[in-house]
Amino acid sequence: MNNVTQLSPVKIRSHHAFQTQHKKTNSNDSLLHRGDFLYRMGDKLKGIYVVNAGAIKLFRITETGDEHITAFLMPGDIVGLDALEDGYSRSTAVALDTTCVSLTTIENVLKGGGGISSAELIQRMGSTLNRDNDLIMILSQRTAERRLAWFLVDFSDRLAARGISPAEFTLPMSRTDLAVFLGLALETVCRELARFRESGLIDINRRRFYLLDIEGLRQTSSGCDEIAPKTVTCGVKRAAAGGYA
Amino acid sequence: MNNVTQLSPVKIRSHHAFQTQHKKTNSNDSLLHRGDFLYRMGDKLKGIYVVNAGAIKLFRITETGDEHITAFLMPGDIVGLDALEDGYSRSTAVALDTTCVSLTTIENVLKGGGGISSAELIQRMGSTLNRDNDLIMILSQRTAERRLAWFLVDFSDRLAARGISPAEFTLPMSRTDLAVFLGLALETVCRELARFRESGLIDINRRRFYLLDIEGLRQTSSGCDEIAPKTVTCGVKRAAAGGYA
DNA sequence: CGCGTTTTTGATCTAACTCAAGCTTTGTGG
DNA sequence: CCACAAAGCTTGAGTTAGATCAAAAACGCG
Repeated sequence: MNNVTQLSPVKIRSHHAFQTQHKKTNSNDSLLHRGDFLYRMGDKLKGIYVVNAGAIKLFRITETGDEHITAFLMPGDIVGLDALEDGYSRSTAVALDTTCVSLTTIENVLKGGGGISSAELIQRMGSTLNRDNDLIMILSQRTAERRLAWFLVDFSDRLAARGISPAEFTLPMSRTDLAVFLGLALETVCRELARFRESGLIDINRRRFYLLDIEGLRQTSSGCDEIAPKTVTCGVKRAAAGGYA
Repeated sequence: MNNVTQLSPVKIRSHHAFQTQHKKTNSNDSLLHRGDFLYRMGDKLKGIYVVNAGAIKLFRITETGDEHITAFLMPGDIVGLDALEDGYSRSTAVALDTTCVSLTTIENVLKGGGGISSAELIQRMGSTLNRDNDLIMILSQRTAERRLAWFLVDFSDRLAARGISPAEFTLPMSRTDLAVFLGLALETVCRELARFRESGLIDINRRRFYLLDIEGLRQTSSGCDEIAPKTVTCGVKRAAAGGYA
């Protein structure tokens, strides 16, 4: 296939024309279809985008050629934060669905009067950092069960925050995407979902999900699942800075 | 031991008085000793801090009582970003060493004239987000070898960026901290370090590290290690948004 | 209606975890 | 100053969760 160091043309679904460009509805808004790129690793971004509708997948390609997904964004989320360090994006943003985004340039943010103020951007970035830290915590303890439960609960919470039914939804991404995002094998995702279904926590039909017991999922995701914690070690384990200089 | 939901008093090393408070050298600067907290989960922060000297460990306690370290900060780094969402910190910051920090309030950031401008803060946060994404990528592929190599190379690079010898340094944190940060078992960290030493990549004496072959470590961390990639799959594996709505 | 993609399920293998024990360094008190 | 305690580090043996390999079933599309 393509070589590793190559950033650009990545094979894309046959029935969609390959395009980084996208339809402009007005100066600041863009409409993307499934598979369209909003921007790619290395692109110089014009500013930050707010997702108005649809869904965006953010990912990077590693030196070994593996894709890794860093976030799934939904309406209200901001895209393009990864370019704020130096103007050049570190990741690729692709639409998972028909998606509408609107642009605000950094100049407008700093100047004020644009769509987003400095204070607001700082707050939103703080929120993104906190979410990333949540993800880091989930990824660093390696049980598939907790990762998946966390994902479902998190997705559900985000829907709820947007006034959308949190117990019944259609995921915009494939099982493979889910696996990549959670750092699991595709098969593990399927198996674990099957187990959730067997335990009556959820019901699934392809990408349609029904969360039957959100609290149960939340318990599972926090690890305070079931009865009696396996090893009584439910206390703070270590806290101070140990060691010597 | 202590209960989970309890935020506060966590046992601390015997010979240091327990204190969240810290010596004030002037209105904006604080001096902390090893084990002192700069702030804790849930505290309302007065602003953001720049580390002038020393080292800070940032961590959270999960519902299950496990500590998880989200970052190690060194001079020049900003602490307190986790409170920018709503003013309350999501994590605990503790000094690993004698550490000096200086405070800039958010009001001063937004108003300008303080130590840090809005534009600068936004850029620094962008940089932090990118670093977090690097960590996310490392954590989601579960080989201990790569995680550890990445850590060493990253630490070395950060030292180099500060004009400090990148090939010879003393880590401020324990093996346990390293393990927690990288999502590995303590024993795995030791073993993997031993393997690095045997391969001649590094030399170690307690917390004193000598990177003998930084490029080798970088290779290991990127996974493009050794000769011929195991499965020829060095191309872009998947790229487009798959599936159906 | 057949083909390609996605999802599911099964069997085996392995990297990392857990438990366990010994060793080293640092700090404490007689 | 030396012995002892405590914390940190290292190494060994056995177990296990999840990866990998393999194949089949479900669904969508032309």
